[in-house]
Amino acid sequence: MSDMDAALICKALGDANRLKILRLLSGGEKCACKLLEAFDISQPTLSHHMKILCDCGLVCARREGKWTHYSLCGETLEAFRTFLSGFSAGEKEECCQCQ
Amino acid sequence: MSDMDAALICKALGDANRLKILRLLSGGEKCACKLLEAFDISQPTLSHHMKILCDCGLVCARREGKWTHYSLCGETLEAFRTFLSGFSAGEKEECCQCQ
DNA sequence: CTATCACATAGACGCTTATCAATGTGAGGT
DNA sequence: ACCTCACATTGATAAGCGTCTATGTGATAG
Repeated sequence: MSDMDAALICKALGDANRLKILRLLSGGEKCACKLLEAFDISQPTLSHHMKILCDCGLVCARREGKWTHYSLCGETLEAFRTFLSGFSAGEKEECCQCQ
Repeated sequence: MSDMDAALICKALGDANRLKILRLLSGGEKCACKLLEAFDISQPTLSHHMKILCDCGLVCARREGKWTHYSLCGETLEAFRTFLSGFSAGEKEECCQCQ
């Protein structure tokens, strides 16, 4: 996963509403109308958030007739966790004249 | 970790420059002047990014004379990874009339 | 074909954010 | 005391983001 992909995912996660959406989808696949019930936002706003979550790969959309079903993408989540594992607090390094 | 804490961390991570800073700090503690060399941004801009990274707990600052040394906070990183583990792709649920 | 339903898109508005130049601050050095 | 160095803060500006209303689209029902 590239830095650009990761930054996209981070931006997608950096909103309380979208975190709540992910939590709801953790319970399993849900359609947009069910998600909308859990929020005080308008339908276009939810649609906007879903687009962001889908564009970064965290969520998958499945059309079925009039309805759109959304679900978490476990692969992307796992890849992102792996990406984060690349960061780790290391040892002190010599730096400047202060050493 | 609360949703608000997590959203703060996500927002902090949602910038390519700050991701690069974290990668640099993965190599160990570094002072601001060393970090600045790796970027094409001004010193106030770097200071701004460091503040965001410190405020969300991902990075710790250590003053030593004129210099400020920054390092990754492993505890916060680990807590964030744990937070992400709370999300997982579940099973399909009944939803709407389409089932 | 027309109407309705579920969702997406477009455009507008206010708020936040990234960035810079200018200035402030606090520690050392002379 | 004064200056310099390393970094923080301030104020301004442009870009981005979340939200809304209004409208478009594509599928289903009558």
